[in-house]
Amino acid sequence: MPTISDVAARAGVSTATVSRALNGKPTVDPDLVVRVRAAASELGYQPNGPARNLRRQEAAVVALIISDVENPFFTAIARGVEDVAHEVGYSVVLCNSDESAEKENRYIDIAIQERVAGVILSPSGPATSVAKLASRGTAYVAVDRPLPGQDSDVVLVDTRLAAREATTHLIAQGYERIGCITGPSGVRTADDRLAGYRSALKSAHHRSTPKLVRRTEYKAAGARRAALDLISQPEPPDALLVANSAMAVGVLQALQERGIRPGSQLGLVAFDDAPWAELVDPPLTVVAQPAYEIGTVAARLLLARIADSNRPPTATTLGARLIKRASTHR
Amino acid sequence: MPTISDVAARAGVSTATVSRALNGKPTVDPDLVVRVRAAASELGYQPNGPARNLRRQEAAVVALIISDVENPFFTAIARGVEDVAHEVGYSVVLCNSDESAEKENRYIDIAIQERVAGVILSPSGPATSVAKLASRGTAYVAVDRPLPGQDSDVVLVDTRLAAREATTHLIAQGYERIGCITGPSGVRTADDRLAGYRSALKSAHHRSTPKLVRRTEYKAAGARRAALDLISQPEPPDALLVANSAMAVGVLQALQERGIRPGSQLGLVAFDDAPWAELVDPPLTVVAQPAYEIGTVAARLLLARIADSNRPPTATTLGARLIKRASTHR
DNA sequence: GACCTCTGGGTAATCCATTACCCGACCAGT
DNA sequence: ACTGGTCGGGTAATGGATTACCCAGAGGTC
Repeated sequence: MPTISDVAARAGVSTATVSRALNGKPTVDPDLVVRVRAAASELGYQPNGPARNLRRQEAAVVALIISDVENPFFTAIARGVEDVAHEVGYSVVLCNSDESAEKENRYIDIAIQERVAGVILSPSGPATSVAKLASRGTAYVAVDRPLPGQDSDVVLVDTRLAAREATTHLIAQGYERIGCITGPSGVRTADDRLAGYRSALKSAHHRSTPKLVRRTEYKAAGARRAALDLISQPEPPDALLVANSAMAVGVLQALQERGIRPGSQLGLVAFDDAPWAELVDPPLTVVAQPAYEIGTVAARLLLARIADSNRPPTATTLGARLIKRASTHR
Repeated sequence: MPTISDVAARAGVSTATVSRALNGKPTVDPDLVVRVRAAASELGYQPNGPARNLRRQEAAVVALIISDVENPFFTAIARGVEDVAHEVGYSVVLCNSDESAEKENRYIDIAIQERVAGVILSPSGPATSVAKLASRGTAYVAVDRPLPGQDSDVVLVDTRLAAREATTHLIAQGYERIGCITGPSGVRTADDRLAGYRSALKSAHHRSTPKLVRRTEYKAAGARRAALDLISQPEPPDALLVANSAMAVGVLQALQERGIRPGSQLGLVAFDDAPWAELVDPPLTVVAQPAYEIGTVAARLLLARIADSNRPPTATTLGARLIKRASTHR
């Protein structure tokens, strides 16, 4: 593997000049730049990243730690982050924490060890070790969920309001026993969606009962069990608010098993406008979150923080949009 | 940020001993190991990754370059790779090449620069620059698609056979004008699926006509246009083989727009058993590829090659499974 | 007691790109 | 001709962990 010295020798200059030429420093004679470029490409020279990062004390890489690679909401965020980061020459590495605090911590440690320029993460829960990032001065931005007790840059969706609207829509459609399947307690989006749901019920003078609420992991299997459980009750719900699209899959499975048709028999709204949402029968009413935009905004915040670590923290809250389809039509 | 020297000073030993102790080398007095560990954790010491990688000439990281993060097929592969890699202490970074040869090359360059231990990739096309990996001696494994002209480790699915079976199934169900929407020419899976489709038609003495075949990007939008185009013809197809799940979304959209019901009016088989496939109406017949297993096998091959670069290359071909549902029922 | 072996652990070289610092050459001004 | 300034480019220090090499001291043998 050729090194900078090999290039220097071949071009008949010093290693310093090679470095300056290849990094586009203005103090190099254009003729030399040409010679250096030629030598580098003849040798197939690729700078040694670790050496460069060691010296620079930072890698032009941002780590994106998301809690579920299989969730289209998070992959859309990833796209947003990538598009912005690439524009300014940063690379993005994706890490999948799988909703596990342990994996998340592991990836945070790796990010610190590799001295990445910054981290964007969707914190899996309160046990997160982002404090390490803060104490080491690594720039970071939280997305989707705020960091408990941390005053950091964060990009959120007003998911409480969105849940309220979705629930109000169900009420307006004439549903009366509206249930909710949300994520684990302590996960902010899960708590907020539940709060929005309750607040809508209250405003409409519907009674809200724990019998119609279930909490489970943000995954299909748990939601399926929760849905089966809810609809097997003596007084089952006649509508459901479901907190993400993976869960919606589980709920739809459960309804299919029981032969319940969404819409007429059971109103259904889910968070996240997955590509398949309008293909199911009947098409699914959803709360579309601006995932791509979350990614772009988070990336820009991160870049700003990398550039100036003393900026005051910014919290950005984006709105979600209720897309009414037939699954909430009686 | 504390360095190894700080830890050494605090523990009252040399940096060499700290390094040996923290890396579990057996030649260190257990008492010292304890002291070093204590000092390290008191200081919150995290080894400097670039320095370590520079010295070791390799990072304990494998890069996984996939062509579409939003495709569940690839994210399932990612899970397989991660699970195996983590077991042996490697980290996985995911890179999204977005079916673009340019992005793929960019990520390959980054992988080389960062001196990752190995690369697993689904090559976007013939223009790939994996040759660079080979010439630098970086271990790599191709998944899903072979590398043209490269005799490398590769994990494939017998997708041609699978396409043949799927098409034969359509014929057996009594469909007569069977069409195919596949990926771009030159992408091996796209070509193979088309070949399998043609071979099934031939064996059944069905005529195969280019009028019933469309090629487009492996994405929903292109497939939607292709489907609209096909069904607008004077003699439209009465069944379709669709080459991946993103495309299936596009095709289903097109059918919905035209009010065509899959199954009775138009038989439909798609590659990839997406989580929503049985939720659409009617449930979608699919070719389920063993994506997770592709990931685990590829990771194991990669680890074996990292350990021994002279191993003869292995090609593993896994089978796919046709899951018959109502979308192929007349 | 002299000599050898073995073991744990220290010293310093090493990995490679970047960059602070310095120097020579050339030009302009007087 | 001499001074001062500018510009281009070279020399060598630097970043931090790993590890080759070496040495001190303990334990063993005759």
